[in-house]
Amino acid sequence: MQGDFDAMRMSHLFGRTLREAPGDAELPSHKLMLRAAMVRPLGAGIYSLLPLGWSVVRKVEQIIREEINAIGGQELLMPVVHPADIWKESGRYQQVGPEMTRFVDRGERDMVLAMTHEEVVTDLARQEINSYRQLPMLVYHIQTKWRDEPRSRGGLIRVREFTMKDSYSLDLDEAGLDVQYRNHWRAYERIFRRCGLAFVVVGADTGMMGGSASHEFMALSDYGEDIVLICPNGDYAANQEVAVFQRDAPTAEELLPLEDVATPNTPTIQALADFLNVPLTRTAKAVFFVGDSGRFVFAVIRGDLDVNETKLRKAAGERGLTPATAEQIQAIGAEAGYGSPVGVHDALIVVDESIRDSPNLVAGANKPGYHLKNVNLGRDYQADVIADIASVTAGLPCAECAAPLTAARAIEVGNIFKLGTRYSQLLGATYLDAAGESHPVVMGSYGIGSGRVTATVVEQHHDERGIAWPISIAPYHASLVSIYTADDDAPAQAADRLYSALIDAGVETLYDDRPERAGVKFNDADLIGCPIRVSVSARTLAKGEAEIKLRTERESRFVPLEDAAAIVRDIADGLFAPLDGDPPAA
RNA sequence: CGGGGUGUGGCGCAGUCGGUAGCGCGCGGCGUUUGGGACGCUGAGGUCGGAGGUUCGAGUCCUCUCACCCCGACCA
Repeated sequence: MQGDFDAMRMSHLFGRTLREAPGDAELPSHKLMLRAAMVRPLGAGIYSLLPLGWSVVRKVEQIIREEINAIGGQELLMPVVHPADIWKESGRYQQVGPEMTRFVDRGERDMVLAMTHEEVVTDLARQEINSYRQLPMLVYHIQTKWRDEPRSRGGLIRVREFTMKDSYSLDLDEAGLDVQYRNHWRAYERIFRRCGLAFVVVGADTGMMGGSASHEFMALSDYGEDIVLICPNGDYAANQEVAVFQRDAPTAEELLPLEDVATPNTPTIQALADFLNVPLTRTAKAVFFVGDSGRFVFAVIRGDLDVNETKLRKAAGERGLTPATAEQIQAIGAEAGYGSPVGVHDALIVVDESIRDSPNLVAGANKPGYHLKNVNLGRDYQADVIADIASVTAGLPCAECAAPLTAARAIEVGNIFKLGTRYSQLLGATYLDAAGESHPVVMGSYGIGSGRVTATVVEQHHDERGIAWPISIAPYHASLVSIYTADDDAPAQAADRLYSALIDAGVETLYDDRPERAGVKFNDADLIGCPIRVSVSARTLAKGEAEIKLRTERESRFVPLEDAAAIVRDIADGLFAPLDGDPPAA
């Protein structure tokens, strides 16, 4: 059985548990997986999976496989090293920044390390798909990706080399894509439920992938990098990057004449409101950026709201935004702290909807210590773009039901994208319809990071003693602990027999047969986190018993030694039952 | 890329005013122990991240550099 994932003697296990976590680990999942001998770092954001960790990840991947197969997915495997040509064809070779690693091979050909596989799957599609008769199709693989993140952080949650299940749907039309999109949505819900993850599904930004729709599967966690806004009535959930809220009704008011007002020492909107004793909603805030194109982007929003850079970037048509410097601000005729769009030049004026609907606001006068009263869009300045550029925060009203939204940190464990025809058009992946006309294949792409799922499960399932795996992805169903001394190895022999019985009963068992003291073995069992612990000692043996304890429970029970394997099997089955992927009963 | 921090034995750390490197855990041997990380004796293990410099002498001071961590920017 040595080397088998179904059973393992700890005396032979590669990897040692650590009493203390390395000092540079911060997240619970990172510390615990290091201490439990599941992962080891090789470099920043680069990890080896040790046998215990690999066992878990394999189970996560197997669950993914089963559920994607169940919606018609066909597994294949695409390369990690790509010729740059296909990335040039899609345009991403130019678009994507240094997070994509580029190199040249010995023949001086441009190559890249795969960040994702849209280009390759589209290349395959243009070779293999010719006719409408061949569609729809769904292919996927579980493959290494490399993304040279400017900063890998959060231990195992955000790494540079990682493994992802990515599937790609190929359809005749949008209707077909809708079907595959919904299929993935359901499959993902089943996958994460089977892994024991608590999650929410939110609307998301389409980012560098392009495409028309995207949802993210977010596992709630204090260590999440994303913020999700959730309606308490379940009417709405979205990533903060794209979240919207119910806007106030437009204010109907006579336009008053523009008026200069001295407002010394009011560089912040709050100071201004306090000084003039007006609510924040009657002020206009100016935020200054310079786009990647070099254009000055002048954002205007009502004083009670904040600018969402993701939305602003899209509204301005810029790939990136950098906060403007004081010199750049003065160059367009504005003044930091006292800025308004009135009278500025050489800037793209992007105005939030809140401004359009709010007359007679207080705004900067573009000179230090002065503001303007009764500033009005259209009369006093023109907007180049009017858009929703507001950042949604907790407490703002739900767009659907007006209930105050709540905000929570979350880890993105999966996402689904409607790509449409962006890649198929650029790479020429087309099919002929029944009338003999050519159309681009309509595509979707769907990702799950298996390692990130694993670490996220640890974030949600641990205590001060260690990990408490859901049985569906635990490295082993049971830890068998023998407690014996050199003088009396009868418990060890009994445990040996129980080990065999457990294996025969189909219980995946991690057998701690080491000649360690009870405390060491119990602590390691708690740390590694198999859901069931079975102990055999002189004490239990005297009564012909074994002790059974669940990782998540405090009390243990004693059962006849000869029945122990069957009982553990039953307990294991019982632990699997709620992890069957179906929605919990209401 | 900006800001901050840390690099000393496998892990966690100490090292004062510059004076020839130490503690705990872990590891090997022997003995005593044996149900929640035992105890005694003994032993192995470190060019103090790297390079240069100052100095009679550098873990310690200076310069450069590398790695890693945190915050931000960035990011399917």
